[in-house]
Amino acid sequence: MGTTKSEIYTLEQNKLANIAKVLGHPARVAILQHLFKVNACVCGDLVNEIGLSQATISQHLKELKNLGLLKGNIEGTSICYCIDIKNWKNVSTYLQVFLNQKPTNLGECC
Amino acid sequence: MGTTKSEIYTLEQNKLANIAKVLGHPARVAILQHLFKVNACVCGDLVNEIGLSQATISQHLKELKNLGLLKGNIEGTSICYCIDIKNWKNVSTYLQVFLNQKPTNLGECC
DNA sequence: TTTATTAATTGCAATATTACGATGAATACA
DNA sequence: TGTATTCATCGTAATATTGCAATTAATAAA
Repeated sequence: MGTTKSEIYTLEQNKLANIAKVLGHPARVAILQHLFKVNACVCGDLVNEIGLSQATISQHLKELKNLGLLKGNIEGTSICYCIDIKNWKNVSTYLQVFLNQKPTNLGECC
Repeated sequence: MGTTKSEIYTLEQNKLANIAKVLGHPARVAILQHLFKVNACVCGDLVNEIGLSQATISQHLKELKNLGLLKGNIEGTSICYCIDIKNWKNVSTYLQVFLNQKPTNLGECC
Protein backbone atom coordinates (compact mmCIF):
# COMPACT_ATOMS: atom_id res chain seq x y z
CA MET A 1 0.00 0.00 0.00
CA GLY A 2 0.96 3.60 -0.35
CA THR A 3 2.60 2.64 -3.60
CA THR A 4 1.47 3.97 -6.94
CA LYS A 5 0.50 1.09 -9.22
CA SER A 6 2.48 2.36 -12.20
CA GLU A 7 2.04 -0.89 -14.10
CA ILE A 8 -1.66 -0.33 -14.75
CA TYR A 9 -1.09 2.93 -16.60
CA THR A 10 0.19 3.68 -20.06
CA LEU A 11 3.75 4.84 -20.58
CA GLU A 12 2.44 8.25 -21.53
CA GLN A 13 0.38 8.56 -18.36
CA ASN A 14 3.37 7.66 -16.23
CA LYS A 15 5.62 10.04 -18.10
CA LEU A 16 3.21 12.94 -17.83
CA ALA A 17 2.61 12.31 -14.14
CA ASN A 18 6.33 12.07 -13.53
CA ILE A 19 7.05 15.40 -15.15
CA ALA A 20 4.23 17.07 -13.25
CA LYS A 21 5.37 15.50 -10.02
CA VAL A 22 8.84 16.98 -10.31
CA LEU A 23 7.32 20.40 -10.98
CA GLY A 24 4.92 19.85 -8.09
CA HIS A 25 7.01 21.40 -5.34
CA PRO A 26 7.38 25.13 -4.76
CA ALA A 27 11.11 24.81 -4.01
CA ARG A 28 11.71 23.30 -7.42
CA VAL A 29 9.53 25.91 -9.10
CA ALA A 30 11.53 28.58 -7.28
CA ILE A 31 14.83 27.03 -8.32
CA LEU A 32 13.78 26.91 -11.96
CA GLN A 33 12.51 30.49 -11.89
CA HIS A 34 15.76 31.67 -10.36
CA LEU A 35 17.87 29.77 -12.86
CA PHE A 36 15.83 31.24 -15.70
CA LYS A 37 16.36 34.70 -14.30
CA VAL A 38 20.11 34.59 -13.81
CA ASN A 39 20.82 31.83 -16.33
CA ALA A 40 23.84 30.76 -14.30
CA CYS A 41 24.00 29.73 -10.73
CA VAL A 42 25.86 27.83 -8.10
CA CYS A 43 24.14 25.92 -5.36
CA GLY A 44 25.30 28.33 -2.68
CA ASP A 45 23.37 31.15 -4.27
CA LEU A 46 20.25 29.05 -4.17
CA VAL A 47 20.59 28.37 -0.48
CA ASN A 48 20.57 32.12 0.12
CA GLU A 49 17.91 32.81 -2.47
CA ILE A 50 15.49 30.18 -1.20
CA GLY A 51 15.17 29.61 2.53
CA LEU A 52 16.15 25.97 2.73
CA SER A 53 19.26 24.17 3.92
CA GLN A 54 22.00 23.23 1.52
CA ALA A 55 21.17 19.54 1.90
CA THR A 56 17.54 20.05 0.98
CA ILE A 57 18.36 22.25 -2.02
CA SER A 58 20.77 19.57 -3.18
CA GLN A 59 18.00 16.98 -3.06
CA HIS A 60 15.68 19.12 -5.13
CA LEU A 61 18.44 19.79 -7.65
CA LYS A 62 18.92 16.05 -7.94
CA GLU A 63 15.28 15.51 -8.89
CA LEU A 64 15.41 18.28 -11.45
CA LYS A 65 18.59 16.80 -12.86
CA ASN A 66 17.01 13.33 -13.02
CA LEU A 67 14.31 14.73 -15.27
CA GLY A 68 17.06 16.25 -17.40
CA LEU A 69 16.06 19.84 -16.77
CA LEU A 70 19.46 20.89 -15.45
CA LYS A 71 23.03 20.57 -16.50
CA GLY A 72 25.98 21.38 -14.32
CA ASN A 73 29.50 22.36 -15.19
CA ILE A 74 32.35 22.29 -12.79
CA GLU A 75 33.63 25.80 -12.41
CA GLY A 76 36.56 26.06 -10.09
CA THR A 77 35.50 24.88 -6.68
CA SER A 78 31.77 25.16 -7.16
CA ILE A 79 29.31 23.70 -9.59
CA CYS A 80 27.44 25.91 -11.99
CA TYR A 81 23.86 24.88 -12.61
CA CYS A 82 21.88 26.00 -15.62
CA ILE A 83 18.68 25.04 -17.29
CA ASP A 84 19.23 22.52 -20.04
CA ILE A 85 17.21 24.56 -22.50
CA LYS A 86 16.90 21.88 -25.15
CA ASN A 87 15.63 19.34 -22.67
CA TRP A 88 13.42 21.90 -20.97
CA LYS A 89 11.72 22.50 -24.30
CA ASN A 90 11.21 18.80 -24.86
CA VAL A 91 9.73 18.21 -21.43
CA SER A 92 7.70 21.39 -21.55
CA THR A 93 6.25 20.55 -24.96
CA TYR A 94 5.39 17.03 -23.89
CA LEU A 95 3.36 18.38 -20.99
CA GLN A 96 1.76 21.10 -23.06
CA VAL A 97 0.36 18.64 -25.58
CA PHE A 98 -1.56 17.17 -22.67
CA LEU A 99 -2.56 20.59 -21.35
CA ASN A 100 -3.90 21.66 -24.74
CA GLN A 101 -6.20 18.67 -25.01
CA LYS A 102 -9.74 19.37 -26.11
CA PRO A 103 -12.87 17.22 -25.79
CA THR A 104 -13.23 14.96 -28.80
CA ASN A 105 -16.99 15.24 -29.04
CA LEU A 106 -19.78 17.44 -27.74
CA GLY A 107 -20.66 16.87 -24.12
CA GLU A 108 -23.85 15.00 -23.42
CA CYS A 109 -24.21 16.44 -19.97
CA CYS A 110 -23.00 19.30 -17.75
CA MET B 1 9.90 18.03 9.24
CA GLY B 2 8.54 16.43 6.17
CA THR B 3 6.38 19.50 5.79
CA THR B 4 6.69 21.80 2.83
CA LYS B 5 7.51 25.31 4.02
CA SER B 6 4.91 27.03 1.86
CA GLU B 7 5.35 30.34 3.64
CA ILE B 8 8.80 30.98 2.20
CA TYR B 9 7.58 30.88 -1.40
CA THR B 10 5.65 33.34 -3.49
CA LEU B 11 1.96 32.85 -4.12
CA GLU B 12 2.75 32.08 -7.75
CA GLN B 13 5.29 29.42 -6.83
CA ASN B 14 2.81 27.74 -4.51
CA LYS B 15 0.04 27.93 -7.09
CA LEU B 16 2.19 26.48 -9.87
CA ALA B 17 3.46 23.68 -7.65
CA ASN B 18 -0.06 22.91 -6.51
CA ILE B 19 -1.38 22.56 -10.04
CA ALA B 20 1.56 20.37 -11.05
CA LYS B 21 1.16 18.26 -7.94
CA VAL B 22 -2.46 17.41 -8.76
CA LEU B 23 -1.43 16.43 -12.28
CA GLY B 24 1.48 14.47 -10.82
CA HIS B 25 -0.26 11.15 -10.45
CA PRO B 26 -0.89 8.74 -13.32
CA ALA B 27 -4.36 7.87 -12.05
CA ARG B 28 -5.42 11.50 -12.30
CA VAL B 29 -3.81 11.85 -15.71
CA ALA B 30 -5.72 8.74 -16.79
CA ILE B 31 -8.99 10.09 -15.37
CA LEU B 32 -8.56 13.37 -17.23
CA GLN B 33 -7.66 11.64 -20.48
CA HIS B 34 -10.69 9.41 -20.21
CA LEU B 35 -13.01 12.31 -19.43
CA PHE B 36 -11.63 14.21 -22.39
CA LYS B 37 -12.25 11.21 -24.60
CA VAL B 38 -15.82 10.46 -23.64
CA ASN B 39 -16.69 13.91 -22.34
CA ALA B 40 -19.19 12.39 -19.92
CA CYS B 41 -18.65 9.80 -17.29
CA VAL B 42 -19.83 8.33 -14.04
CA CYS B 43 -17.50 7.14 -11.35
CA GLY B 44 -18.39 3.49 -11.95
CA ASP B 45 -17.08 3.67 -15.48
CA LEU B 46 -13.78 4.97 -14.20
CA VAL B 47 -13.39 2.10 -11.77
CA ASN B 48 -13.66 -0.28 -14.70
CA GLU B 49 -11.58 1.86 -17.03
CA ILE B 50 -8.72 2.34 -14.56
CA GLY B 51 -7.68 -0.55 -12.35
CA LEU B 52 -8.29 1.02 -8.94
CA SER B 53 -10.96 0.60 -6.30
CA GLN B 54 -13.98 2.87 -6.18
CA ALA B 55 -12.73 4.45 -2.98
CA THR B 56 -9.38 5.35 -4.47
CA ILE B 57 -10.92 6.74 -7.65
CA SER B 58 -13.21 8.83 -5.51
CA GLN B 59 -10.22 10.32 -3.69
CA HIS B 60 -8.52 11.24 -6.94
CA LEU B 61 -11.74 12.78 -8.27
CA LYS B 62 -11.90 14.87 -5.11
CA GLU B 63 -8.44 16.32 -5.72
CA LEU B 64 -9.23 17.11 -9.33
CA LYS B 65 -12.45 18.74 -8.19
CA ASN B 66 -10.62 20.78 -5.56
CA LEU B 67 -8.48 22.28 -8.28
CA GLY B 68 -11.68 23.09 -10.17
CA LEU B 69 -10.92 20.84 -13.11
CA LEU B 70 -14.12 18.84 -12.82
CA LYS B 71 -17.77 19.53 -12.44
CA GLY B 72 -20.38 16.95 -11.61
CA ASN B 73 -24.07 16.79 -12.33
CA ILE B 74 -26.52 14.47 -10.64
CA GLU B 75 -28.04 12.23 -13.27
CA GLY B 76 -30.56 9.85 -11.85
CA THR B 77 -28.79 7.67 -9.38
CA SER B 78 -25.29 8.33 -10.59
CA ILE B 79 -23.11 11.39 -10.87
CA CYS B 80 -21.89 12.60 -14.20
CA TYR B 81 -18.38 14.00 -14.16
CA CYS B 82 -17.05 16.23 -16.89
CA ILE B 83 -14.06 18.42 -17.41
CA ASP B 84 -14.83 22.00 -16.46
CA ILE B 85 -13.48 23.29 -19.75
CA LYS B 86 -13.37 26.94 -18.78
CA ASN B 87 -11.43 26.20 -15.62
CA TRP B 88 -9.24 23.68 -17.36
CA LYS B 89 -8.19 26.39 -19.78
CA ASN B 90 -7.43 28.79 -16.94
CA VAL B 91 -5.34 26.29 -15.04
CA SER B 92 -3.68 24.99 -18.17
CA THR B 93 -2.76 28.48 -19.35
CA TYR B 94 -1.39 29.42 -15.95
CA LEU B 95 0.95 26.46 -16.04
CA GLN B 96 1.91 27.01 -19.66
CA VAL B 97 3.09 30.55 -19.00
CA PHE B 98 5.61 28.98 -16.65
CA LEU B 99 6.48 26.23 -19.13
CA ASN B 100 7.12 28.74 -21.90
CA GLN B 101 9.63 30.68 -19.87
CA LYS B 102 12.85 31.61 -21.61
CA PRO B 103 16.19 32.75 -20.15
CA THR B 104 16.29 36.50 -19.74
CA ASN B 105 19.93 36.88 -20.72
CA LEU B 106 22.66 34.93 -22.40
CA GLY B 107 24.16 32.17 -20.34
CA GLU B 108 27.58 32.82 -18.86
CA CYS B 109 28.36 29.15 -18.45
CA CYS B 110 27.29 25.70 -19.65
C1' DT C 1 -40.97 -0.67 2.82
C1' DT C 2 -37.13 -3.49 1.46
C1' DT C 3 -33.34 -4.30 -1.55
C1' DA C 4 -29.86 -3.03 -4.87
C1' DT C 5 -26.83 0.25 -6.74
C1' DT C 6 -23.64 4.02 -6.71
C1' DA C 7 -20.52 7.16 -4.84
C1' DA C 8 -18.53 9.57 -0.69
C1' DT C 9 -16.35 9.10 3.70
C1' DT C 10 -13.69 6.97 7.34
C1' DG C 11 -9.95 4.41 9.23
C1' DC C 12 -5.98 1.86 8.54
C1' DA C 13 -1.35 0.19 6.74
C1' DA C 14 2.39 0.94 3.77
C1' DT C 15 5.19 3.74 1.05
C1' DA C 16 6.91 8.36 -0.41
C1' DT C 17 8.36 12.88 0.35
C1' DT C 18 10.35 16.67 2.79
C1' DA C 19 13.78 18.74 5.56
C1' DC C 20 17.82 18.89 8.29
C1' DG C 21 22.19 17.69 10.72
C1' DA C 22 26.26 15.20 10.13
C1' DT C 23 29.51 13.41 7.26
C1' DG C 24 32.23 12.80 2.99
C1' DA C 25 34.57 14.13 -1.30
C1' DA C 26 36.72 17.45 -4.13
C1' DT C 27 38.84 21.68 -5.06
C1' DA C 28 41.01 26.36 -3.99
C1' DC C 29 44.15 28.77 -1.33
C1' DA C 30 47.54 29.57 2.07
C1' DT D 1 50.81 19.99 3.58
C1' DG D 2 46.93 21.98 6.05
C1' DT D 3 42.52 24.71 6.02
C1' DA D 4 38.39 26.56 4.16
C1' DT D 5 34.76 26.24 0.91
C1' DT D 6 31.23 23.98 -1.67
C1' DC D 7 28.18 20.53 -2.85
C1' DA D 8 26.67 15.44 -2.50
C1' DT D 9 25.22 11.71 0.32
C1' DC D 10 23.57 9.33 4.44
C1' DG D 11 20.71 8.77 8.36
C1' DT D 12 16.88 10.32 10.84
C1' DA D 13 12.32 12.32 12.01
C1' DA D 14 8.03 14.04 10.65
C1' DT D 15 4.43 14.69 7.46
C1' DA D 16 1.96 13.42 3.10
C1' DT D 17 0.20 10.33 -0.16
C1' DT D 18 -1.62 6.10 -1.88
C1' DG D 19 -4.77 2.34 -1.82
C1' DC D 20 -8.21 -0.55 0.11
C1' DA D 21 -11.86 -2.54 3.17
C1' DA D 22 -15.69 -1.23 5.62
C1' DT D 23 -19.14 1.90 6.35
C1' DT D 24 -22.36 5.53 5.32
C1' DA D 25 -25.67 8.22 2.50
C1' DA D 26 -28.70 8.65 -1.16
C1' DT D 27 -31.41 7.21 -4.79
C1' DA D 28 -33.74 3.67 -7.84
C1' DA D 29 -36.27 -0.43 -8.31
C1' DA D 30 -38.98 -4.13 -6.55
